[in-house]
Amino acid sequence: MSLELTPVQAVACCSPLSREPLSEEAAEQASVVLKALGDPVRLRLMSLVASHEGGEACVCDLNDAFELSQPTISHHLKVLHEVGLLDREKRGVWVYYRARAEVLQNLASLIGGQAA
Amino acid sequence: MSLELTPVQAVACCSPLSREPLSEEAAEQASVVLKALGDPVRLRLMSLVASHEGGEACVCDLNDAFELSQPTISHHLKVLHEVGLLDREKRGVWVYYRARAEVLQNLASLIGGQAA
DNA sequence: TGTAGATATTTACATGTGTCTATGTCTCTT
DNA sequence: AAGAGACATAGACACATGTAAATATCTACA
Repeated sequence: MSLELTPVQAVACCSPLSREPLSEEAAEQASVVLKALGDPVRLRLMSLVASHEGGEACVCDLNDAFELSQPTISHHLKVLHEVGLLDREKRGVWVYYRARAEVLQNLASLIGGQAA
Repeated sequence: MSLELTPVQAVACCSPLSREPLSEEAAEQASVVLKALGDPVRLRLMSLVASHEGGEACVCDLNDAFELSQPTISHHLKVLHEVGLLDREKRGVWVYYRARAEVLQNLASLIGGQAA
């Protein structure tokens, strides 16, 4: 168990962008999460999972939504998972990804929030 | 005057991520704005400008905040300007960038918003 | 046990990106 | 008009990234 903050933990730590200048460290971490969402395929994947019933979706559902190879979708899901935007759970043969709503909330607060 | 939507206009058009799947077009446009924020230097620049008094800052102030060359800062400001996150105004010898707060708000709503 | 199906990993490659140096443009001042 | 300062642009280069084909791993079931 490392003492390092994961990117998503760091996102939750700060005042909104517009309130005070982001520290170098906070910017470094938050930008990792934003970069993960800064790809059209990953943004749609995130939206597909988050808007799916129960906030989770099977990879089998996701592959069909794109005209991309299965390894490519797998790669994008891995990126979203690694920055903490998606949780991953294997159930039998299938793998389910679940959107971490609180992470999206924290990110939204960082970008547009009024509060401290 | 083109009929194409700029990225920031497109960001304001949609339900939140988690409400319904983002359309391919909406994702394409929103991801451009998110990608612009997905760099630590640009994120800090955006924060510096947005949190500066009056919501605007002179390039001369911004250059000193980084250990990067002046052209590099200029390049990042251009990226933020091109996606519509920063307005640009020349006053005499100086150039002022102004944060577009409503764009940040719309983006925050897209990511974490509860409303339609 | 062996075969089929779902997902991940590896490898490779073309393209994109962040940075710098050098140079250009514009504006004020002398 | 000529020089100086603020900012932008152009060009170059190392490195990151999105994608696909081939392959591996894991699980269920016959």
